[in-house]
Amino acid sequence: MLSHKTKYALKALLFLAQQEKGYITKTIEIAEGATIPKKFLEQILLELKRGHFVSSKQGKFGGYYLLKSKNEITLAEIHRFFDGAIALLPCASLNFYEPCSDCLNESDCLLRHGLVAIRDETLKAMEGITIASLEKK
Amino acid sequence: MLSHKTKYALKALLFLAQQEKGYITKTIEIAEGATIPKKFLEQILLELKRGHFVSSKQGKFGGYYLLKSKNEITLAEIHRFFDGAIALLPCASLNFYEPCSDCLNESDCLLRHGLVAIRDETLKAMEGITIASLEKK
DNA sequence: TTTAAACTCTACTTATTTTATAGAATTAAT
DNA sequence: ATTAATTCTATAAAATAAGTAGAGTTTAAA
Repeated sequence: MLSHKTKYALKALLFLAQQEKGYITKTIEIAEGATIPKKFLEQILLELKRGHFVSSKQGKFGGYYLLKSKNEITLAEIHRFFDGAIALLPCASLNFYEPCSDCLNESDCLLRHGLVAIRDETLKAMEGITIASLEKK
Repeated sequence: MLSHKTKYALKALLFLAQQEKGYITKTIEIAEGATIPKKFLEQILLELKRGHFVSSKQGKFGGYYLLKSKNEITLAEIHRFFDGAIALLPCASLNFYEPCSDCLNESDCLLRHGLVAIRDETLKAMEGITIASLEKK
């Protein structure tokens, strides 16, 4: 499951994607337009900025705008950025690999192989979903 | 990600599946054989029993054994039993559907459609993984 | 140069969930 | 009776998630 944070991030990115090109959107507009708690959204937008998904203009009349193209922001990417691994266990993860402490010998683990297969399927599907593809209903 | 509980449940089911047909396995054997904290495993086995995945024999020389065929226990089923929805949000779930409180009008939600597509893919993959298929490496 | 309106940052709080652990009760075989 | 196992209820400790508070900084414009 996605955390609320990830859901809010996706909604915020979608909201930004729907604004006129060049328009700078205030946090409060996103919060109200997408029904996201404003103070929580502030944190999320800062993280999205640090992740180079969006950029901002500070000061009066400041706000946020998409930095990456909406065709290039995938669900897989946002999931990993906020919620981490897409795989069902860390030992089956590409980007967040960690051995299980209860696994005596990973090559003997019967679970891992199946989970790697699931990860491959899920990842392929999640890489196919972009902010732009979501926007097109 | 799977919770430890779900991971342990899968390991326990795999362990039971690997025993001789008719053999009754003690909790301590599973705990030691699959590296699972024994008291935690006790709870998990009770839940698996209530879910009719395993059955037990009480008293001296008691223990657990598979009730359902290992070909019929899927990853999807165990995931749902312990961790709940397979979908990334409750609004995209078949078995654990709930509307989002921050969603004013679900039919207008741009996120949901994409997440339903992901769920379909993931579910199909997870229904293809059984205890028996895991056992065959 | 002051003021207003926005982003930025750090810390904190609160609630929930997860991951166990403890110990008494029950059951069944010897 | 005794032993060895499951069963049940309660509790605890730790981690994570979700959200809030408030001060600081930046920018535009009056």
